[in-house]
Amino acid sequence: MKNKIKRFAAIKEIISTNTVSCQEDLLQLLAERGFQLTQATLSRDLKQMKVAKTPDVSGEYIYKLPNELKNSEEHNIYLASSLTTIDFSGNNVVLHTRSGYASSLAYEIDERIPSVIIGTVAGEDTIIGVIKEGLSQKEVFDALASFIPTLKGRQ
Amino acid sequence: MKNKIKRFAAIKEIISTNTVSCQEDLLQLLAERGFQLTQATLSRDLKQMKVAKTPDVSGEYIYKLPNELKNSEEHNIYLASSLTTIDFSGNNVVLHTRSGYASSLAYEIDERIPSVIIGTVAGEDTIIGVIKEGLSQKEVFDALASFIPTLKGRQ
DNA sequence: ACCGAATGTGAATATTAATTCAATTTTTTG
DNA sequence: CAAAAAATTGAATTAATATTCACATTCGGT
Repeated sequence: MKNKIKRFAAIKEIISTNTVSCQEDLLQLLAERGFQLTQATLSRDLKQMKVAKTPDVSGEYIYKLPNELKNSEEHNIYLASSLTTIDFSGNNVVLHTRSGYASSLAYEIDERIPSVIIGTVAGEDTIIGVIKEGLSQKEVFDALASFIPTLKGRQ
Repeated sequence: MKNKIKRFAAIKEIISTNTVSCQEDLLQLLAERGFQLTQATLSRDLKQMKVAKTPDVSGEYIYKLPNELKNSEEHNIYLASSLTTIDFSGNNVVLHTRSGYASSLAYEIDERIPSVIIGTVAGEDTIIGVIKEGLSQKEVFDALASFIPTLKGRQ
């Protein structure tokens, strides 16, 4: 459903920019943005999105996005410009970047989608990534595309 | 109290090696190891330790340690051997390492204690870290010592 | 367009987790 | 060492969150 997608985006936006400590509060913030749903649905949404409830530095509980959903525009632009090719072979993915950019892109991959690509090694302009057992190449591609805009639509 | 310290260690050990999905289960595992406590106390322990409850890849809920409490023996040995000096100045900490090791140690610091050292820059053998406002040098030292064995006892 | 399967949802409920309150122990300080 | 302050804890409670069940909607494949 279309609404669910938008709602996920809204949840992501809200908890990455606000301090939310319980689902009731989040429900309220969603309502302000025009999303009407119950706590039951929200609980399910958060589970699907793998949002964690964690004690904060401040001592209170807050909801946190998993690394895979974290995002930052500037970074995306940077990453987008550094990637040149992507290929799959068996449970490996091979990425090529502009010279010198491999390790920083590898770093981002390690940070963002550790449950999809379980490890990487980076040279100067090449990254070899090992794909988690059982995942399809498409799933990996999509996970990468989630934070590398130039990949969107491609493949 | 002595028991609490040991209990924290036990909790850390249990949830880093087991899949625990609720406090009752964890209580049970603690009981097996000789720790007798109630759910109320456990809830407080987890809050203090900043243990997050997060949806797992598998779809179930699991408790996860914050990065600052994660650990790995091999890594520790590696880190221990790479660090040579540590000094403080105002809200900065300066670490020296064997040549070439600065960025990997800086990476670990960024990963493990982001709420203590809010940022680092690393050269070839030097790391400059910026300490979070309000923290004492001792607190920072202890946070570093928590994953760099050679620091334990020192200072 | 129709059917069956899969997905999405709310109301109610069950489960899980956090906190209050009171009592106790430990630590600090004069 | 005594008194005060701080920390620790359990029982009971409240609060928060997950799930069950029933129904509705959407999707995929004829």
